[in-house]
Amino acid sequence: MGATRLKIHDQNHIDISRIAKVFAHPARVAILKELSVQEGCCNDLVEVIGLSQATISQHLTVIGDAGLLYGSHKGKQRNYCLNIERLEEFRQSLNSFFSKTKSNCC
Amino acid sequence: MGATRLKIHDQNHIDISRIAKVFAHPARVAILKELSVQEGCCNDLVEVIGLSQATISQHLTVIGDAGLLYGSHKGKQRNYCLNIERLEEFRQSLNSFFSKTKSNCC
DNA sequence: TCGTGATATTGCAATATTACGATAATAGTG
DNA sequence: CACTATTATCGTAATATTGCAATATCACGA
Repeated sequence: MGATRLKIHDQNHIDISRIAKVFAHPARVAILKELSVQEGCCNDLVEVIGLSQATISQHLTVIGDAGLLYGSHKGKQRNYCLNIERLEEFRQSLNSFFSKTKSNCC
Repeated sequence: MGATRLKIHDQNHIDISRIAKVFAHPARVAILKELSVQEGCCNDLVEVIGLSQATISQHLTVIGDAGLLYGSHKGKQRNYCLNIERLEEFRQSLNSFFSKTKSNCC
Protein backbone atom coordinates (compact mmCIF):
# COMPACT_ATOMS: atom_id res chain seq x y z
CA MET A 1 0.00 0.00 0.00
CA GLY A 2 1.45 3.36 0.98
CA ALA A 3 -1.23 5.91 0.24
CA THR A 4 -3.46 7.29 2.96
CA ARG A 5 -6.61 5.20 3.20
CA LEU A 6 -9.08 8.05 3.23
CA LYS A 7 -12.20 5.88 3.15
CA ILE A 8 -11.75 4.65 6.67
CA HIS A 9 -11.46 8.10 8.19
CA ASP A 10 -13.97 10.61 9.56
CA GLN A 11 -14.65 13.50 7.22
CA ASN A 12 -13.93 15.90 10.02
CA HIS A 13 -10.52 14.35 10.60
CA ILE A 14 -9.79 14.50 6.89
CA ASP A 15 -10.75 18.17 6.86
CA ILE A 16 -8.41 18.99 9.73
CA SER A 17 -5.56 17.11 8.10
CA ARG A 18 -6.12 18.92 4.79
CA ILE A 19 -5.95 22.27 6.54
CA ALA A 20 -2.84 21.26 8.43
CA LYS A 21 -1.12 20.10 5.24
CA VAL A 22 -1.14 23.62 3.86
CA PHE A 23 1.04 24.72 6.78
CA ALA A 24 3.13 21.55 6.79
CA HIS A 25 5.92 22.94 4.65
CA PRO A 26 8.18 25.84 5.66
CA ALA A 27 8.07 27.36 2.18
CA ARG A 28 4.30 27.62 2.33
CA VAL A 29 4.45 29.12 5.80
CA ALA A 30 6.96 31.62 4.47
CA ILE A 31 4.75 32.47 1.51
CA LEU A 32 1.75 33.07 3.76
CA LYS A 33 3.82 35.21 6.09
CA GLU A 34 5.30 37.21 3.25
CA LEU A 35 1.95 37.83 1.60
CA SER A 36 0.56 38.97 4.91
CA VAL A 37 3.19 41.70 5.09
CA GLN A 38 2.69 42.73 1.53
CA GLU A 39 0.83 41.32 -1.40
CA GLY A 40 3.22 40.20 -4.09
CA CYS A 41 3.88 38.30 -7.25
CA CYS A 42 5.56 34.97 -7.82
CA ASN A 43 8.97 36.43 -8.55
CA ASP A 44 8.93 38.45 -5.35
CA LEU A 45 8.49 35.22 -3.45
CA VAL A 46 11.20 33.51 -5.48
CA GLU A 47 13.66 36.16 -4.34
CA VAL A 48 12.56 36.24 -0.73
CA ILE A 49 12.38 32.50 -0.20
CA GLY A 50 15.13 31.24 -2.45
CA LEU A 51 13.44 28.43 -4.32
CA SER A 52 12.96 28.23 -8.06
CA GLN A 53 10.08 29.90 -9.85
CA ALA A 54 8.57 26.53 -10.70
CA THR A 55 8.67 25.37 -7.10
CA ILE A 56 7.19 28.58 -5.72
CA SER A 57 4.43 28.37 -8.30
CA GLN A 58 3.67 24.83 -7.17
CA HIS A 59 3.43 25.91 -3.54
CA LEU A 60 1.20 28.79 -4.57
CA THR A 61 -1.09 26.29 -6.27
CA VAL A 62 -1.36 24.25 -3.08
CA ILE A 63 -2.16 27.36 -1.05
CA GLY A 64 -4.55 28.59 -3.70
CA ASP A 65 -6.37 25.26 -3.97
CA ALA A 66 -7.05 25.55 -0.27
CA GLY A 67 -8.83 28.83 -1.00
CA LEU A 68 -6.32 31.05 0.76
CA LEU A 69 -5.36 33.28 -2.15
CA TYR A 70 -6.80 36.06 -4.22
CA GLY A 71 -5.02 36.76 -7.48
CA SER A 72 -5.20 39.79 -9.65
CA HIS A 73 -3.28 40.90 -12.68
CA LYS A 74 -1.23 44.01 -12.27
CA GLY A 75 0.75 44.95 -15.33
CA LYS A 76 2.52 41.91 -16.62
CA GLN A 77 2.58 40.18 -13.30
CA ARG A 78 0.00 38.48 -11.21
CA ASN A 79 -0.41 39.76 -7.70
CA TYR A 80 -1.27 37.40 -4.91
CA CYS A 81 -3.08 38.43 -1.80
CA LEU A 82 -4.30 36.46 1.20
CA ASN A 83 -7.93 35.55 1.68
CA ILE A 84 -8.15 36.54 5.32
CA GLU A 85 -11.67 35.25 5.79
CA ARG A 86 -10.59 31.81 4.69
CA LEU A 87 -7.52 31.98 6.88
CA GLU A 88 -9.77 32.86 9.78
CA GLU A 89 -11.94 29.85 8.99
CA PHE A 90 -8.86 27.67 9.13
CA ARG A 91 -7.83 29.15 12.42
CA GLN A 92 -11.25 28.51 13.87
CA SER A 93 -11.40 24.94 12.60
CA LEU A 94 -8.07 24.17 14.21
CA ASN A 95 -9.02 25.99 17.40
CA SER A 96 -12.23 24.06 17.58
CA PHE A 97 -10.31 20.83 17.22
CA PHE A 98 -7.85 21.87 19.90
CA SER A 99 -10.62 22.92 22.26
CA LYS A 100 -12.56 19.70 21.95
CA THR A 101 -9.44 17.62 22.25
CA LYS A 102 -8.34 19.51 25.29
CA SER A 103 -11.62 19.55 27.10
CA ASN A 104 -12.34 15.85 26.76
CA CYS A 105 -8.94 14.73 27.84
CA CYS A 106 -8.41 12.31 30.68
CA MET B 1 16.11 17.27 -5.87
CA GLY B 2 13.02 16.37 -3.92
CA ALA B 3 13.67 16.77 -0.24
CA THR B 4 12.68 19.92 1.57
CA ARG B 5 15.60 22.33 1.61
CA LEU B 6 15.49 23.16 5.30
CA LYS B 7 18.64 25.26 5.31
CA ILE B 8 17.07 28.10 3.41
CA HIS B 9 14.08 28.47 5.71
CA ASP B 10 13.42 30.47 8.86
CA GLN B 11 13.55 28.42 12.03
CA ASN B 12 10.16 29.78 12.99
CA HIS B 13 8.65 28.64 9.72
CA ILE B 14 10.21 25.22 10.15
CA ASP B 15 8.75 25.02 13.65
CA ILE B 16 5.26 25.84 12.44
CA SER B 17 5.50 23.31 9.64
CA ARG B 18 6.68 20.62 12.08
CA ILE B 19 3.71 21.26 14.31
CA ALA B 20 1.32 21.22 11.39
CA LYS B 21 2.72 17.92 10.13
CA VAL B 22 1.53 16.14 13.24
CA PHE B 23 -2.04 17.04 12.32
CA ALA B 24 -1.53 16.50 8.60
CA HIS B 25 -2.80 12.93 8.56
CA PRO B 26 -6.36 11.90 9.42
CA ALA B 27 -5.20 8.88 11.37
CA ARG B 28 -3.15 11.06 13.69
CA VAL B 29 -6.04 13.48 14.12
CA ALA B 30 -8.22 10.50 14.98
CA ILE B 31 -5.69 9.20 17.48
CA LEU B 32 -5.48 12.56 19.22
CA LYS B 33 -9.26 12.85 19.32
CA GLU B 34 -9.67 9.34 20.63
CA LEU B 35 -7.07 9.78 23.34
CA SER B 36 -8.74 12.99 24.39
CA VAL B 37 -11.96 11.12 25.06
CA GLN B 38 -10.23 8.33 26.86
CA GLU B 39 -6.66 7.30 27.37
CA GLY B 40 -5.99 4.01 25.65
CA CYS B 41 -3.55 1.46 24.36
CA CYS B 42 -2.35 0.73 20.84
CA ASN B 43 -4.84 -2.06 20.24
CA ASP B 44 -7.75 0.15 21.25
CA LEU B 45 -6.74 2.57 18.53
CA VAL B 46 -6.25 -0.25 16.04
CA GLU B 47 -9.88 -1.23 16.53
CA VAL B 48 -11.29 2.27 16.50
CA ILE B 49 -9.35 3.53 13.52
CA GLY B 50 -9.05 0.43 11.40
CA LEU B 51 -5.40 0.44 10.47
CA SER B 52 -2.89 -2.25 11.31
CA GLN B 53 -1.10 -2.39 14.63
CA ALA B 54 2.21 -1.57 12.96
CA THR B 55 0.77 1.49 11.26
CA ILE B 56 -0.91 2.79 14.40
CA SER B 57 2.32 2.29 16.29
CA GLN B 58 4.15 4.34 13.66
CA HIS B 59 1.66 7.18 13.95
CA LEU B 60 1.95 7.03 17.73
CA THR B 61 5.69 7.45 17.34
CA VAL B 62 5.20 10.57 15.22
CA ILE B 63 2.81 12.02 17.79
CA GLY B 64 5.06 10.99 20.63
CA ASP B 65 8.17 12.46 19.04
CA ALA B 66 6.34 15.77 18.93
CA GLY B 67 5.99 15.51 22.70
CA LEU B 68 2.24 15.08 22.73
CA LEU B 69 2.04 11.75 24.57
CA TYR B 70 2.51 10.35 28.00
CA GLY B 71 2.84 6.60 28.21
CA SER B 72 2.42 4.33 31.18
CA HIS B 73 2.30 0.61 31.60
CA LYS B 74 -0.95 -0.78 32.83
CA GLY B 75 -1.06 -4.54 33.06
CA LYS B 76 0.27 -6.04 29.91
CA GLN B 77 -0.53 -3.04 27.81
CA ARG B 78 0.89 0.40 27.48
CA ASN B 79 -1.52 3.23 28.05
CA TYR B 80 -1.22 6.42 26.09
CA CYS B 81 -2.45 9.75 27.32
CA LEU B 82 -2.28 13.23 25.83
CA ASN B 83 0.16 15.82 27.06
CA ILE B 84 -2.30 18.68 27.29
CA GLU B 85 0.31 21.29 28.13
CA ARG B 86 2.19 20.47 24.96
CA LEU B 87 -0.99 20.49 22.94
CA GLU B 88 -1.76 23.91 24.34
CA GLU B 89 1.71 25.08 23.30
CA PHE B 90 0.99 23.90 19.78
CA ARG B 91 -2.33 25.66 19.76
CA GLN B 92 -0.69 28.87 20.87
CA SER B 93 2.10 28.64 18.33
CA LEU B 94 -0.39 28.22 15.53
CA ASN B 95 -2.63 30.95 16.88
CA SER B 96 0.30 33.29 17.12
CA PHE B 97 1.15 32.56 13.50
CA PHE B 98 -2.43 33.12 12.44
CA SER B 99 -2.68 36.36 14.38
CA LYS B 100 0.50 37.83 12.96
CA THR B 101 -0.40 36.76 9.47
CA LYS B 102 -3.84 38.20 9.79
CA SER B 103 -2.87 41.49 11.34
CA ASN B 104 -0.17 42.31 8.82
CA CYS B 105 -2.23 41.48 5.82
CA CYS B 106 -2.75 43.93 3.00
C1' DT C 1 -0.94 40.51 -33.97
C1' DC C 2 3.71 40.02 -32.41
C1' DG C 3 7.02 40.19 -28.90
C1' DT C 4 8.12 40.23 -24.07
C1' DG C 5 8.03 39.36 -19.34
C1' DA C 6 5.70 36.64 -15.87
C1' DT C 7 3.51 32.55 -14.37
C1' DA C 8 1.85 27.73 -14.96
C1' DT C 9 2.67 23.17 -16.44
C1' DT C 10 5.27 19.09 -17.73
C1' DG C 11 8.65 15.64 -17.07
C1' DC C 12 11.74 13.75 -14.27
C1' DA C 13 14.71 12.56 -10.21
C1' DA C 14 15.26 12.39 -5.29
C1' DT C 15 13.28 12.00 -0.94
C1' DA C 16 9.44 11.28 2.33
C1' DT C 17 5.28 9.17 3.87
C1' DT C 18 2.03 5.56 4.48
C1' DA C 19 0.85 0.89 5.09
C1' DC C 20 1.42 -3.88 6.24
C1' DG C 21 3.44 -8.53 7.29
C1' DA C 22 6.93 -10.53 9.84
C1' DT C 23 9.68 -10.42 13.64
C1' DA C 24 11.93 -8.63 17.74
C1' DA C 25 11.56 -6.60 22.11
C1' DT C 26 9.04 -5.80 26.47
C1' DA C 27 6.31 -6.35 30.53
C1' DG C 28 3.56 -8.82 33.29
C1' DT C 29 1.81 -13.77 34.74
C1' DG C 30 2.20 -18.40 36.34
C1' DC D 1 12.56 -18.76 34.21
C1' DA D 2 9.31 -19.77 30.43
C1' DC D 3 4.82 -18.18 28.44
C1' DT D 4 1.75 -14.86 26.69
C1' DA D 5 -0.11 -10.61 25.28
C1' DT D 6 1.17 -6.22 23.68
C1' DT D 7 3.90 -2.93 21.37
C1' DA D 8 8.01 -1.51 18.61
C1' DT D 9 10.92 -2.19 14.78
C1' DC D 10 12.45 -3.95 10.27
C1' DG D 11 11.94 -4.73 5.53
C1' DT D 12 9.51 -3.68 1.65
C1' DA D 13 6.12 -1.87 -1.67
C1' DA D 14 3.13 1.78 -3.10
C1' DT D 15 2.13 6.45 -3.20
C1' DA D 16 3.02 11.38 -2.28
C1' DT D 17 5.87 15.36 -1.96
C1' DT D 18 9.53 18.37 -3.15
C1' DG D 19 12.47 20.56 -6.39
C1' DC D 20 14.23 22.06 -10.77
C1' DA D 21 14.99 22.61 -15.87
C1' DA D 22 12.56 23.07 -19.86
C1' DT D 23 8.63 24.43 -22.03
C1' DA D 24 4.01 26.15 -22.64
C1' DT D 25 0.67 29.57 -21.64
C1' DC D 26 -0.94 34.02 -20.52
C1' DA D 27 -1.50 39.08 -20.32
C1' DC D 28 -0.07 43.22 -21.58
C1' DG D 29 2.17 46.83 -24.61
C1' DA D 30 3.92 48.34 -29.02
